[in-house]
Amino acid sequence: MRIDALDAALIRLLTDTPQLPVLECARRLGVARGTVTSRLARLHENGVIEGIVPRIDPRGFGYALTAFCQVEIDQKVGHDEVAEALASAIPEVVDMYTVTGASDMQLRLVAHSAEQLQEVLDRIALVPGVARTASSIAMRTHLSGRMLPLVEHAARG
Amino acid sequence: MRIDALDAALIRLLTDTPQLPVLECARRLGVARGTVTSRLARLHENGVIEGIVPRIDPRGFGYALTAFCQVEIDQKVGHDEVAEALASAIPEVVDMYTVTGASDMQLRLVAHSAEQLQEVLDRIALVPGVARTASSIAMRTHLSGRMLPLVEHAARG
DNA sequence: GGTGAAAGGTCATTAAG
DNA sequence: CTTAATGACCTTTCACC
Repeated sequence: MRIDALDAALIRLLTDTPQLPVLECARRLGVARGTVTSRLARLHENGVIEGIVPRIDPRGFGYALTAFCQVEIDQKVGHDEVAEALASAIPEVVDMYTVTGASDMQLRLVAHSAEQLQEVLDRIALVPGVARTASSIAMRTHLSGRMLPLVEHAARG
Repeated sequence: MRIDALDAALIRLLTDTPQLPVLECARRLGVARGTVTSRLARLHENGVIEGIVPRIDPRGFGYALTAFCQVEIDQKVGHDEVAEALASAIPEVVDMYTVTGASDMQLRLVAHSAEQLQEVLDRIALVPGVARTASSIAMRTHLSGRMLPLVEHAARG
């Protein structure tokens, strides 16, 4: 769908001020309540807003470390099969993609510490179909799921 | 902070049924309303729940492609400087980490198409301090920001 | 438990494409 | 003429004290 400046402003407002009442959104944006309601409905219908969900920070309960892991898959095993096995066996996997290039899958992991990360990587290596892994540790998180500039860029373009 | 089964159940409930009223949460969990309120306050204070925010899906407004980009930085330029420049110049960058290993930074990008991705990569290459990039395209997204199994694992362990 | 407030629904009117 | 926004009504429901 096409997005305009009002949609972008609404998304920014709800991102900056979570759970802001619809009525208050309408006041701050200088539009009627029904407008905000219908815009939100449209954004939901078109899948722009997947849902209003609690944003969980794993650091809040001890998972201070983020790491990336490139996985090579045994060619004889299906990707989906391995993906399914990894997803169910390793709760520390928060992102998982099948990618082009040297490796077959790209994971993002969290762990308590470097030592516990090693233990997680060991568990990954044991999953049937996983041939090889290469990993790197995130020293610093500059951006994580930053969407607002993109939304505003799309609203302009 | 330490998380128990009730916290995990509450987070799962709010994830499955966003914006569920506190009273209804209490009823479904079989606890008093005050318990839910205080648990939520604790989870917020300790940064476990950053906020109840709209989850934006860039595919909803035309960004169908996800890609990863490993960036090598010119050693003479500071990481933070390059990070700042990338963040402000390229709205298509949704994640950005400084990482250990062969490359210096790990990005996640979105784009409309393969051709537009190339254009984004060109813009990244032009950012001062960026020495080299290597990229791969996500063929499939298996998991994206999956937190619940981790929360429940933390509640048990 | 009571109260103030907001959500959600509907509708007629108005504006703009 | 069609789509969208507006402001006003209403009732139910929740959050807070």
